[in-house]
Amino acid sequence: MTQPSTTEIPPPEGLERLLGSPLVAEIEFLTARARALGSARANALLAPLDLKIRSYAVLSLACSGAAPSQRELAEFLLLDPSQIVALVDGLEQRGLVKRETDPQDRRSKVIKGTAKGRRLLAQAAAATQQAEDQAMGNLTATERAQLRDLLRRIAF
Amino acid sequence: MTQPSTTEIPPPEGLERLLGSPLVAEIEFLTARARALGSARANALLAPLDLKIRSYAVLSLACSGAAPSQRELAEFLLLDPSQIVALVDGLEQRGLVKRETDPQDRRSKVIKGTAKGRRLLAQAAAATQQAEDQAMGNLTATERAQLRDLLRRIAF
DNA sequence: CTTAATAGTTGAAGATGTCAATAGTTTTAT
DNA sequence: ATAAAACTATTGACATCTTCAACTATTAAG
Repeated sequence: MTQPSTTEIPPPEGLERLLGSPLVAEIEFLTARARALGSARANALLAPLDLKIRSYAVLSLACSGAAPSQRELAEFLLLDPSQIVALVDGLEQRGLVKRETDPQDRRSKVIKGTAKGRRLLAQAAAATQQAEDQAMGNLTATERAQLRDLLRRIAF
Repeated sequence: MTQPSTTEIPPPEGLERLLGSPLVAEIEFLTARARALGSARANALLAPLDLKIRSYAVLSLACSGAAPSQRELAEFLLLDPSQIVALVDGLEQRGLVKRETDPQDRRSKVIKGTAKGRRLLAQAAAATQQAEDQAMGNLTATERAQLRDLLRRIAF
């Protein structure tokens, strides 16, 4: 019982043979695998709150005080505007966020978290924090900071 | 013309407001965004060769000399076995890989790259290398190595 | 030798991704 | 001022990806 392992993801056993493949040296492959593992974990931990990483991301940005428009959410999350519609619809129906037409530009709608949304976000953030701890369990604090910085520089 | 930018992905402008959000500090979000940008770039560069990152990964492992079975490919690439079937079907029909029933265990089929497959892989690897250079353009050689190592440690 | 487990395959159902078209609004050009 | 062009959110269609439950052939366990 070395790991609490709320979410079980089988580590590759007997695949050491493949670890030497040139593919494993490619950033593209490594980010894809890290993301697959990470999102599976995070989704599992968010499931009890009826959230997925997507809806969590929207909720988080909505509650951040930045008051993003849907267009901005789409650009920032690299999603199609139509997907943002669906995500905001879901959150709004649950009373977690609200749409406000921007008085400056009545075409765009600004998304803001409600009090209920902020309460749920607090729990959700704890869940993703836990997922992150699981993911980076092998890394020291400085290594985590390094990884964060390097990722930030290739993610924007 | 600071970037050749074969693939155009709009950088977030005017979204500095969102960069301060707590979400941006989360590894989960950063890997998701890095992976979205990276796979879009890689897919665009692989498109002329009629490959996607998925089929490229299978081709690469098939040509690596490791002679993986389909089950091993599924586990290593974190894909459902049925998806491996489809991927190998596509590559096999193009004469890029072949299935060989393992004499040790006639249930499992070992995937090996053909000469034609290895030729295409050479071009494909150049393409993903180019994608990687685009992705990590801002990083020094040591930073790239650091990122690779850190990713490897959270990706397995 | 019977039973249970495994590898590959097929097909279905749901989720995601991509794209075109539309209505309402703002910006630009005339 | 008016007309044309551009932009935001929305809807709906369609392809792709994901997930899962069967099924066959083969191997392993009891």
